Amino acid sequence: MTTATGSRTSPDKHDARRRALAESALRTLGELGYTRTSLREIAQNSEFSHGVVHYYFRDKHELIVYCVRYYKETCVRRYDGVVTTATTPLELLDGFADKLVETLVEEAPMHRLWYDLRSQSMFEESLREAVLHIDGTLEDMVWRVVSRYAELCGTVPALTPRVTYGLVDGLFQQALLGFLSGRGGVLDELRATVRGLMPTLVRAEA
Amino acid sequence: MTTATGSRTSPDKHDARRRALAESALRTLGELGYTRTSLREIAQNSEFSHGVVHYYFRDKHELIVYCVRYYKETCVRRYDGVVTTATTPLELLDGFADKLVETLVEEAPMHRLWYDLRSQSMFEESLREAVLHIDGTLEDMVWRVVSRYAELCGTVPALTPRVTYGLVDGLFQQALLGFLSGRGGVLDELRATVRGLMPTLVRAEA
DNA sequence: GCATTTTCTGGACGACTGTCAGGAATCGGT
DNA sequence: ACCGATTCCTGACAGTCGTCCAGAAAATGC
Repeated sequence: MTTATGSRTSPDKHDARRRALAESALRTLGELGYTRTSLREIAQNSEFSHGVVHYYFRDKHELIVYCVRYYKETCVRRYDGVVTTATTPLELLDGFADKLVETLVEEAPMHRLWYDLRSQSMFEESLREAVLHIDGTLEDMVWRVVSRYAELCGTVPALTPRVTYGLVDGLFQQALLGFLSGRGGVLDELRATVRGLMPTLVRAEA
Repeated sequence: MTTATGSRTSPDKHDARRRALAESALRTLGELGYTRTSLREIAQNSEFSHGVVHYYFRDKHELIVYCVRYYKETCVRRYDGVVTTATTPLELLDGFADKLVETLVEEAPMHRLWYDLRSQSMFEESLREAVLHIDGTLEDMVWRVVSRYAELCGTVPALTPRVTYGLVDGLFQQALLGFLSGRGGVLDELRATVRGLMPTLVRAEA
């Protein structure tokens, strides 16, 4: 108790445990959603017991916020590669649209979980801070893409970051619901729409 | 039992009761959201007992879908007045933007309930049919506005109904979250954004 | 008035929830 | 090898949920 850390095991171990738990929990959450997921269900789909969840996280609330934060942390870097490597507007456009469609398909459960959480935050004020923060990082993510696209076009974005994000997010959410509903052609439609929309998000070239 | 109707009381009475129950339930649902609202809570905030809810609705699922359907039925006619009375593009533009902001403020609980339900439908397939149908009516609603606006401009819409709705809905949802979070300036921003966006939703005049 | 149907009440049931006290396992220091 | 402290986990608790139901109350037709 006299050591600086105050504990025998390193805090790294503790954090690693939290991350492992979060990763397992994310699978269940993505499958069942915010409310239908119980701590027991999370524990059952993992190697841990349901009590240990409460040992590492104060309550269900903290666990879920941690999970989504953890996921989105890597999520917002998804387009950084395309942004830095693209040398022409079209290249960036295709890369962005493709990756958008790709993540929609491959990580659909994660995305619907995010929208679920954001909807819940409209009712539960305790969720709002985390949601608004994540929303901000997503806004930045989109902004990096659009402003780089504008740069490659030799112009500047036409709208504010907020509005730009709002538009793209609306389309993405719509496509996600369509995809989950098994509606055909949704993916190509999203790709085409984004490609068509992007030029209108930047100022007309001089 | 030999009559054509098969019952003594008219089915109108039955439907009227369902509507009354739905209206009461909507208040609670708008306040607490889909999952945190229990049938007991709904009953408590009404003049009925919690058993009568199950008498008029098979289960919670049917009640909530009925409620949101019932609300959206009147919701989708909100802009019809503006659409028919406006004689200039600007008039329609202002009328639409104003009404959009008005309903966001005055019926915020209803709107967040709708987004809640739509998010839930990404997980529960049983909700999907109702959600997709409502989404379609909202798409039509937006389309009526935009195509009339195009007409007044002497042109035609530039995008598909789906995409047009996706864009507007994304902005609205973003503004709703901002409004509920107490972020200032959200209303004026929405109004200004819609006014600026609308011209880009129709083809440039010849 | 009675008989029948509709409407409503409020309690009971089983399943499930988040939570946590207290025991088991593990570990570092000696 | 042993002990006390720390870490981890199990079982049980109190509460809530949707649902169902037996029967009271009210409405209706004759």
